[in-house]
Amino acid sequence: MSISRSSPYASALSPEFAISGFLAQRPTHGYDLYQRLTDELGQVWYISLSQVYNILKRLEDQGLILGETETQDKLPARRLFHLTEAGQQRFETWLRTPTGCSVRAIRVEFTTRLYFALAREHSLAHSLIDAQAAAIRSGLARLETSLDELPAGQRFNRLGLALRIGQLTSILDWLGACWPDLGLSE
Amino acid sequence: MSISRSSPYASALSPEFAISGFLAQRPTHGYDLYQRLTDELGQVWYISLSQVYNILKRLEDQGLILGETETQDKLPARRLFHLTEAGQQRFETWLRTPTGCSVRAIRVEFTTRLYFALAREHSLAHSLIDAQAAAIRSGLARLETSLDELPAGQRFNRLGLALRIGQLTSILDWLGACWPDLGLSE
DNA sequence: GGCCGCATGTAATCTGTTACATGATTCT
DNA sequence: AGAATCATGTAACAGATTACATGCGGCC
Repeated sequence: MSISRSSPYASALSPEFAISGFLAQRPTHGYDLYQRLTDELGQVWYISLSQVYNILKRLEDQGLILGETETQDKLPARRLFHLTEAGQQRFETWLRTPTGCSVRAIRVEFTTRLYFALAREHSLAHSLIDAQAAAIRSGLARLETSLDELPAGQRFNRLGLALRIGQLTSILDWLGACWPDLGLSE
Repeated sequence: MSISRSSPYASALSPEFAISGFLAQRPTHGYDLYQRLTDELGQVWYISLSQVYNILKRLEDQGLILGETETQDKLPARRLFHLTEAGQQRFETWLRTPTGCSVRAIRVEFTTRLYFALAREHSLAHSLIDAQAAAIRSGLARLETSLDELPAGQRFNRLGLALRIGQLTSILDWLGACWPDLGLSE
C-alpha cells in the first residue's frame, strides 16, 4: 500500500515557496513576481522568467493558486494570481517548518523563509533564527563525531567532512550576526 | 545557426566525471563504481546504484565509454567498461578545467577533481589548489565590492551576500589547510 | 527605425529520484 | 531459512534550463 502524497519529492528547495510567499502578501501576476524575486531575493534565487510561469502553471494545476485575467488599456492583459485556501495553508506550514542542515538548504530555503517571516512578524523571524542555530549546532556535533570516527586513512572523506564543518560553522556565525545586521535589536 | 554540442548543459556538477575518473584509472563495472563512489567519495557524492547505471548508459550512448560483457563462474556476469579515446580526452580536459566560484561547485566538483588529480600526480593537485584559491580570492573581492555597492535598504540581499562571503572565506581557509591535512608537505 | 519594458506562454531536453524487477551465491 | 552481497537494469515522474514564439507601447 502506498501513501498518496501531493508532492512525492522534497521540493522545499524549489522557488515555488518564494512565489507562494509573495502571493501570500498580495495577489499579483507572473512578471511582477519575477521582478520581486530578482530585486528582493536576487542573491538567493536565480531563476528565469520562463520558470516563474512554469511554476505558476504547476501551482495552478495543483489547485494552490488561482489566476484571473485582468485587462488593462495601453498595456497587455495580465493574470492576477492569488493563493487558494489550500495554497495558503501549505505556505503557512512551510513557513514554520524547520530547514534541514545541508548548506544549500540553509542558504536558499532558510533565507527565504526568514524573509517572509520577517515581513510578517519579527517574533516569528526571531524564533526561526534560534531554532535554526540549534539545528545547526546539533548537526555540527554529529559531523564532528563522524570526523572523529573516520579512520585516518580515509583522507578524502575526512577532507570533505572538514569542509562541511567549516561551512556550517560559518553559517552559525552568520546566524549570530544576522539579527543585528537586519537592524533589529533584542 | 546553432552550434551542436554533445552536452548542451553544464553538467560539471554531475557525477559522470567522477565515474569517468575511476574508469580512467582502470576499467571496471557498474557495481564496483558505485562502491568506490560511496567508499572513497561518500562525503562528496550521494547517489543511488540506479543512477550509476543510468550514467553509464548515457556515457555509452555518447560514445565516451564502451562496455564488454564478462562472464564469471559462480558470480553473475558483469560489464567491464573502459573509456574510449573521446571519453579519455573529455576527462583529461575536465581534470584541468578550473572550477567556478559557487559554493556547491567547489564542494562537489573541485573536491572530486582534487581527488583524481592527487591520485595522478601531486604536482597537478598542488597547482589545482593554488588556482582554486586564486579564483576564490578574486570571487570574494567581487562579492565584497557588490556588498559595498548594495544600498543599505537592500537588507536581504546584503544578508545573502554576507552569507556567501562567509562561505567562500571558510572555503579559502579549508583550501589553505587541505594540503597539510592530506599529509603532504611542501 | 530599433531597442527596451511590459506581458504571456509552449516545447524540447536533460538530469535526478524513486520505484520496480530479477536472480545466483554466500554467510549466519 | 533468511539476509546480505554481487550484479544488472527499466520505467515513471518531477523539476530545471534553454530555446522558441508573440505582440504592443514608448522612448531616443
